[in-house]
Amino acid sequence: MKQSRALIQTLREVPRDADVISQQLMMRAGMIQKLAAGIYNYLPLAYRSIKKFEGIVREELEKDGCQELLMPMVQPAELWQESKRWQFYGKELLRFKDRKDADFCLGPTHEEVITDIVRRSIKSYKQLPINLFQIQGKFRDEIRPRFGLMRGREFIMKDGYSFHADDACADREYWTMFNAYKRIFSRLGVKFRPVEADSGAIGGSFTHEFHVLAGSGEDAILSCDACEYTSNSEKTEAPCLPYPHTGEAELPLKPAHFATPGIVAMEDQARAFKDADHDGLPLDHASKFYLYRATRADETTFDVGLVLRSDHEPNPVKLKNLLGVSFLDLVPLPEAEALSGAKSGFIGPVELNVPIYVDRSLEGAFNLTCGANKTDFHHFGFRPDRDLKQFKGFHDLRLAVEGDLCPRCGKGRYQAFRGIEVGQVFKLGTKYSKEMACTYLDTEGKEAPMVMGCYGIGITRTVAAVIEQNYDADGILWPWPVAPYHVHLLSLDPANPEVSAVAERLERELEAAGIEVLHDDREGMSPGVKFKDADLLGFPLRLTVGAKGLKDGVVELRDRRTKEVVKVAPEGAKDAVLAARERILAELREAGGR
RNA sequence: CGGGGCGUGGCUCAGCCUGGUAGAGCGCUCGGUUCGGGACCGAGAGGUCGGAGGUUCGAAUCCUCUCGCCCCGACCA
Repeated sequence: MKQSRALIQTLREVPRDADVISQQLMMRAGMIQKLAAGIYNYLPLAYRSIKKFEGIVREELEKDGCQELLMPMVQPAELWQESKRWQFYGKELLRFKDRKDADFCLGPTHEEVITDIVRRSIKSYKQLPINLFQIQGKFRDEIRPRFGLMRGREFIMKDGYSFHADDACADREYWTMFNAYKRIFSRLGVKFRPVEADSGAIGGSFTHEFHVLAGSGEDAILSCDACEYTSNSEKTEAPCLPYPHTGEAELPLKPAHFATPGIVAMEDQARAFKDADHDGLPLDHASKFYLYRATRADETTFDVGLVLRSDHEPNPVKLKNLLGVSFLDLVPLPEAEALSGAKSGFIGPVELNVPIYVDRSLEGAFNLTCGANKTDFHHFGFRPDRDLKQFKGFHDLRLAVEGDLCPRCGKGRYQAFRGIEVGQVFKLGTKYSKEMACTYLDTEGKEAPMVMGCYGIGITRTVAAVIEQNYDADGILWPWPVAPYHVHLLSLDPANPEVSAVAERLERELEAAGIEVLHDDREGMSPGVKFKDADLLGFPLRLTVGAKGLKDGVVELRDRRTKEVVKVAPEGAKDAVLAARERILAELREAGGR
């Protein structure tokens, strides 16, 4: 491809509203343009990478017998009403009416449509299992689209769905897909981790997320340094260690024992308690208390309390799952203060008549402090399982952090990573098949709902994530398998007949050898501009043809990532490129994704 | 949703406070000199200053409304 004919408009400056590195580089490299908030044009260069990644996804899924189809982006409301998601899927579902005033939506996902397809086509256990997928545009009207392609409103996604006669079969398919995903991301050439994740409100089944590791990732991942346990910090099990009492005697509750005027922050509390008439109360004798409002599926609400060690952070996702509710939010401060009768900072669990859950790291703890529900006072001698009106037990309710002892193996410690969620495998169970009567006849002629799984990969997000993980000060560092082109061939002076003749010949030779070449044949451009553009676009190899080199009988092959340069005779350039490709791909296989 | 910020040639921005009829750099076009890390000289094209209304002799600038875009959002129960 001649660059003089290509739609590649590079920008020297960073566009004003690009805030993450992948978005900045993709916009500067002329790969994407923003059309509206969270909506982008994928220009030829970006689309080449997208198609390459789609190709990898297709190949690997087809190896496991998945079949590709394509469902409409516009979906009728009836299906969504049937699954009840018309009411429960929030404003992210973009709804609209057609000319006949019938309700439709833009598909943010396709469970309803695929279930409808399968229930109309499949009647017998003999036709199961089946695994169908599509690669398609999705629309989710995000509250706040951001980070370029990472959280857009319109994006390309691979979504796959499997249907099974029984649980065991669905479980096998889950692990088949799990392994397919590992192959896919390994081939992509990025560092990634499959992590255990929270399954959310969709159902009690299990799920893994696939994360591309990148410092800019939105998700915190904790991984044990001794065993395989890796999980999203939303769900990571926190270790339960004995409470660090040092042989002190257990006291009865001493209400409003400490006068703590104006002291709210935990650090200040510790200091205040220490200065009070008590010898050296450690910080972790302080407890903290959170008041949450839980919303059930039927939209009724109730309040619950959570008690934690002062140096721990709450994990609302764990509490939400324990309660089995749809939403969990903090009670607005004015309401919490009204309920307590004390100002923020002095609200405590003891007097409140709401169900109170206590983090298990406080099991066996006593002589704690807590807010007295009386402004400027704290209780002392608090013991959760003794002093609460509605004690609901000790549970794992805190956020695990880096350095925590791994509860799975008891040996390793958690290491923290940032990750970008690019894929998820999910065992759905029978939620949709039951709601939508997607049933089959089993071997005994009895009707039963199919067991389902669903498997997604954010195609466009993955391409952005690749860049988040692979760039330097000068531009992108494309992994070979998804680079828009493999070789950037630079004619430093195409007006020079010798230079252009050699460059033209190399372009043809390389393309004939299956190498994808972008030939910068633009005239009147100084070499500096071409080098800068090549670095920015970041194809794995750069092949420079200039009058100066030709005088010495050489062209120059440079590895974008290592910056290593080899000079070869023009006749040897093709073989040098092929050798470099082998080396790069071998390194990729060795890295194996981890 | 709440809070904050920004909309001025294709891109990045200045001008706005203190109204006087729009600028710079990059990019683009033409001519010339250059030609191994974003070259130089000269000549050009290109903007009803997001939109509507108002104040004024006069509005990019002041006021009101509106649309769009960007950022932040509960160490406290």
